[in-house]
Formats: sequence, structure tokens, C-alpha cells
Amino acid sequence: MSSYRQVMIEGRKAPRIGDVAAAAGVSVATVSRALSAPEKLRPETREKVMEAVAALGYTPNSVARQLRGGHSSLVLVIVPRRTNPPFFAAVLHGIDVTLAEAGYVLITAYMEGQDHDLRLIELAASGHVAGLLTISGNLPNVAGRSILDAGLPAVAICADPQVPGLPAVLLDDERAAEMQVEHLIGLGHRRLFYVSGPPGNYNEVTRHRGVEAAMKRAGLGPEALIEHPGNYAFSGGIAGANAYLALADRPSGVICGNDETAIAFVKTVRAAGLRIPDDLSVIGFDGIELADFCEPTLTTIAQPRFELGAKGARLLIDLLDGTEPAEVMPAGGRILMQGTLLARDSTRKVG
Amino acid sequence: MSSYRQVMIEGRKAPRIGDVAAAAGVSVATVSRALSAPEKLRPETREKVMEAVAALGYTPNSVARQLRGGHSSLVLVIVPRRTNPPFFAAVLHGIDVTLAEAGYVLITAYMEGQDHDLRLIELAASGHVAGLLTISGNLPNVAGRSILDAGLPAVAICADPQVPGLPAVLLDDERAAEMQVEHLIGLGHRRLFYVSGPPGNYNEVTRHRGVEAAMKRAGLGPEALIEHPGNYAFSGGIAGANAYLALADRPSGVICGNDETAIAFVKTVRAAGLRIPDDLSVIGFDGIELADFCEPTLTTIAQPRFELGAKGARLLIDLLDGTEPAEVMPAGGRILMQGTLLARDSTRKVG
DNA sequence: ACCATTGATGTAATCGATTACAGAGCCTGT
DNA sequence: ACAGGCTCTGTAATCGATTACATCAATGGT
Repeated sequence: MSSYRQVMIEGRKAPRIGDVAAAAGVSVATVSRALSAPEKLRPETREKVMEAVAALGYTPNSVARQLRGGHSSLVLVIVPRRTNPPFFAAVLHGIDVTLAEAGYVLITAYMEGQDHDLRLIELAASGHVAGLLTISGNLPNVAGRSILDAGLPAVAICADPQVPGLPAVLLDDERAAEMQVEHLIGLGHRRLFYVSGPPGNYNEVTRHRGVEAAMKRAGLGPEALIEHPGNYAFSGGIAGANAYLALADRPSGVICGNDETAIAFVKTVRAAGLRIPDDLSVIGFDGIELADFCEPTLTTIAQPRFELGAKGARLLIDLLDGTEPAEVMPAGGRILMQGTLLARDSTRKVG
Repeated sequence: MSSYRQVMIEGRKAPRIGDVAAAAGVSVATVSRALSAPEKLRPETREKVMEAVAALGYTPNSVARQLRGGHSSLVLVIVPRRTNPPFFAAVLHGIDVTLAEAGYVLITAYMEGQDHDLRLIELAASGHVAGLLTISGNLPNVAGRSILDAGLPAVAICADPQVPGLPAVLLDDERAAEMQVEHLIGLGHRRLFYVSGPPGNYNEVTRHRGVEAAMKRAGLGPEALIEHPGNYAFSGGIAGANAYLALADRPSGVICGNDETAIAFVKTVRAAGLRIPDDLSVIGFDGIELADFCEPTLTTIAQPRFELGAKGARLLIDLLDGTEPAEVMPAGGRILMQGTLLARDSTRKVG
């Protein structure tokens, strides 16, 4: 029923390029040029047009502009729903700042499943959007249609959907997970409990490899690692903690898939009377601000969240503008960034 | 440089309505009708068209559709930057689910200031968007141009920009702040410390009124309240705590503007050796999940975050579709919802 | 004084859909 | 058998900007 045009009519009607042309006493072509190629106009003509533009409060209708063949300045970012808001907020900030510098506008959409995602796919195919950024390992993919089918330039950030030809800016998850294990082992812990991410999740799979590699390198076999599948959310931390508490012989070191998991884990085992780091050490993953405000402060691996977003956005911009990427693209199209260990109070030497 | 069209050409060229028409052996009008008014077609014609659509993988170009006068299905949500991600994530979730049910797509954009916001204003005026939702008390407003000038249907959520004619779905902030005070006073606290939100902020101003009203009603004068301006972020909680610690005679009750502030406050005063709730009681605001995972668990006022978003979205949808709002609009166009006190371990009886 | 060249501006085609209106079949009632 | 009324489909105008090409005036060269 209600089109934007109808709304316009109800209020002030939006001026069109013809109105400006009439007000300035020139043709529509001249108005168009005044806005997009001012150097082609005599200064006094340009000024006349600009005055009319200002007087009428004219904003070019970019729907029409795009239809004619102009490029959109919208970049769509696909964010997974309902996990880890503090983490993604920082990544989005890096993206937003970088896009804005280059004249693009960030819009985000959340994955929600089925019909909802189908709309995202249609949005991508609809011509509104110039490019695509995804922070989600699972791309909208409904009934055999993928959001990538639209052929938009796209870059993955943080999680690799593993689509051939799709460049990705990622944390070196494997190495980061190794750092988690090495930190605990370095403190003397010989048996570990691991509350992972959702089974099958890209980050989880990669980090899992890192955990196993580090264990092996330290000479520890699979019997030294007890795993519990989590979900990168508070609830997974609670469930993991309950599983931990139920163990007859509890490992002294605990690795959590992310900080929220770790916080919920800590909370739950403390409620059961265990002391951290006296009775057990817990290490998180992500480095959200909050990890420094909980009790005890959480040892964790900090991801360069802002930079991951910024670098991913930069890469997409280069793709869109056709400029040569500043960054040298490694074969396979995956840029890896390193995490940083933040040693705080939730871990300490055993015994 | 790179238009969406160019991209299409690089990959499979996007089929146009004419291609489908040719493939199905009908006219473009028939194809259009098959998609938007199938009941007007003979079943066999419709089927023929649908087959061609499927075979070519045709998605209507909604840029062209909109230009002609069709309504956009995009709703733009303006989110303030860099504050309180866990809070806004829940509000957005309520918005997203509600919009999706009605066939709209949520896109969010963050406020960042100046040039950046100017782009948002242009986005709103550009014809891409059907309606506007704002969760920010300050609307993009640059050089005298407001994002509302575009005349889009709009609804404010959580914070009231106080624009005449702009409907709003709000927490009853004043009442909620009264509840904070009443809770502490009910526990016997007679002097309060208040780490507020940013001075001038809509929510802060309203809650401030509530705090003062409740103090007065309890027979406490202004000397019983010591204020420190905060910012709804961790840093404000730390600064507030330091100000509190510097006091010669510290109030036993502390009100924080939101949960993040409270968490940082608690952390900081505990580090200085104070015990909570033994030495002082602290109450937060918002009711984010995390408030139940910190040490001690945080007493707070829970906002119906999902419902605020959902109700605001519902209102906008009614505006867009021209349906009669289910909710009776009070005069002034402001719908108030109530907060809920969650009494937990960070507050207790004095003495 | 006149033609060629340059620079500024206008005219009209174009992008890809929607939809008012027109026209073509096909029934039906008289 | 034919007018009138359906139903279904096609033709072409339209949305608002961009831009290739046409036009026109002014300038400079000879």
C-alpha cells in the first residue's frame, strides 16, 4: 500500500531533477552534471543549479540512479544471529569505519533461517547492494539458492564458509587454540577439559585441530583431553560446567570456546564451591571487554576484532573499486591474523 | 567503477524480465503478473512462466520495481554506536523477527557522526527504504538536515528523540528509576550514589526525574544523593567508582545507569577492598544476561528488550501497510512499557 | 569575413520493472 | 446470428536519473 512516493505526497513532495532544472532555468542534463561532474559546467551555471538544489532541498533518487547503471554504495554485512554481540559489535565497528572512509554505507542483516534468509538472498540479487561481507560461517542458503549466486563481490571475515574463490580475512584459529593449550600446559596442567563451540562450526573445527596439535606436541595423548560440545553462549558454559562437575577426576585446566562460555563456566563451578584459579584454571577466547571485568579477570586470547573487520572491508573496497589490493593476497585467498594471549587471574601455576 | 551490472556481466548475466518472457513465449506483462498477481493468469500460463523463471534463475530487479512505484521492503534501523551491544542486540532481535513476519527486511546502520551520518540521511532520502526505526535518542542531523526530512514513516524505540508526530515505544524510564531508588530505600539505605548516563541523554534525563521523585517521596532531600555523570559504558563505571572511593563519607546504596556501568563499578570498588553487598549495595539497569553471571549477581531493572523492539516494529508495519494499529495509541504517540525489578545478590538490607 | 574547433548546454534514449488501457477470444441470452 | 460481457494477454507509458549525441555560440586562424 504505502510506497515511499505516497509518503512523499502526504508530506512535502520530494523534488525531482526536473523541478530543480525548472527552478534554475536549465535542463535536467545540466543539473545532473552539476552534481556528478561539476567541472564540465561554467562556474556561474553550476552555482545557479546549486542554489536551486539547496533551495528545494533536492536529494537525487538513488533508486533511479542505480537503475540507469550507477553503482550502489551499499555494502551488506551478514551477521549470525544471537551469538556474541560484544564480539561482533567490534568487528562491525572496524568494517563501518573503513567503509565510510571509502564512501560506502554499511548495512547489516541477521541470519535467522529459512524464509528470512531467503529475503536476504533476494536482497543481494535485487541490485540494491554493491558488495557483500559475511561474518558468519554459514551463508544464507535456502532451497539450493545461495546468497553468492547473485555474483556480488564478497569477502568473508572471521569465519570461512570455504567457498572456492571467496577471499577471507581470518584469525589464525588453529594457532590461537594452540596458544590456549600451551599456556595451560606451560603452567603445569597435564589434563584438560575443553568446552568447545558448536560441533561442525568452522571456527570450532579449526581450533579443535589446534588443540589436538598442541596436545600432541606436548606429548599428551587423547586421554588427557575431555571434551564437551558448547555453543559460544552462556548456556553452553553452564552445561559444560555441569558436565565438568560431574566428573570423578576433574582436569585442572579448562579451555573455553569463547569468553561468554568461560564466564558462565566460571560462575557455575564457583557456585558449586570450587575456587579459581586455586582449584582450576580457565582460559577464554575472544578478548571482549567484559573479560577484564569479571571475577576473577579472565585469561583469554584476544582477537584483533576491529582490525579483522577493517581489513576485510578494505579488501572488499579494493574489489569494488577495482584497485589493486594493498595487501598481498596469499594463494587460496585467505589472510590470517594472529591472536594475543592476555594472561590474567583465571589461570595460574598448578599446585 | 564497479556497478552491480558489471559484476553480473563478469559472471552469469542476470536474466531480465524480457528474457523470461521470451523463454516462456509470453509478454513481459504476463511474467510480471505471474509473479505479483498469479490469480489473474490462467493456471497453465502461470506454470509456463514459473518454469521459465526457475530455469533462468530469475530474480526481479527490485531497483527497477521500486522506481516504478512499488514499495520497498527495507526498514532501516538507526543504532547508536559503541554502547551496550548486549542490550541493543536483544531489541534488534525483536525488531527483526517482527519485520520478517510481515515480509520486511531489517537493515541496520550505525551512527558515527558528520559525514557518516550524512550518508545515512541520504540513504533515507534515496528511495531505497520504506520506513525508519530509531533506537537512538539523537537522530542523524547534519548541517540542518534531519533524517526525518525524507518524510519516511518512522517510529522511535527505547529513546524518544522528542520530535512532534514521531510515535515512540519506550520503557517507562521514570518509573523504572523510581523502582531502583525504592528498592534501595526499602532495604534501609538512606544515602545514595548515582552513576548516571551521559548528561543530556534522553533516558538519563527521564530516569533522573524518577530518581529525584522517589527520593522526595521517601522524604530524602538532595543532600542524600551524590551524583557522578557516566556514559553507559565500562569506563563510566570505573570513573564513577573512583569518585565514590574518594568520598569521605560513602553512601551505602549505589544506582548505576546501566548494567555495564554497574559491573565496572563493582569490579573497581571490590579491587579497592570493599565488599558487596556487605559494605554497599549496587543496582544496575537493563537486565542483560551477563548481569546474572557476574560476581555477585547483579540486582537490576530488566527492560522488556525483545518486546520493545517487537512492539516498535509492529507499529511501523501498521504505518507502512496502512492497517489500523492493534495497540491503541495514547495521545502524544508514546507507548510506555514497564521494567521489572530483578533482586539478586548485589543488594541487601543495610547493617 | 568565414570556416573549423572548442566548450557549454539541451534532447532524447536508456536502465528494468509495473500497470492502465486496449484488444482478442469465447460464452451466453435473445 | 449478434451484441454484450467475460477472461486473458499484449502494447506502451511511466518511474527519475544518466549520458551519448546533437546543437549552438563563441573563439581563433587565415
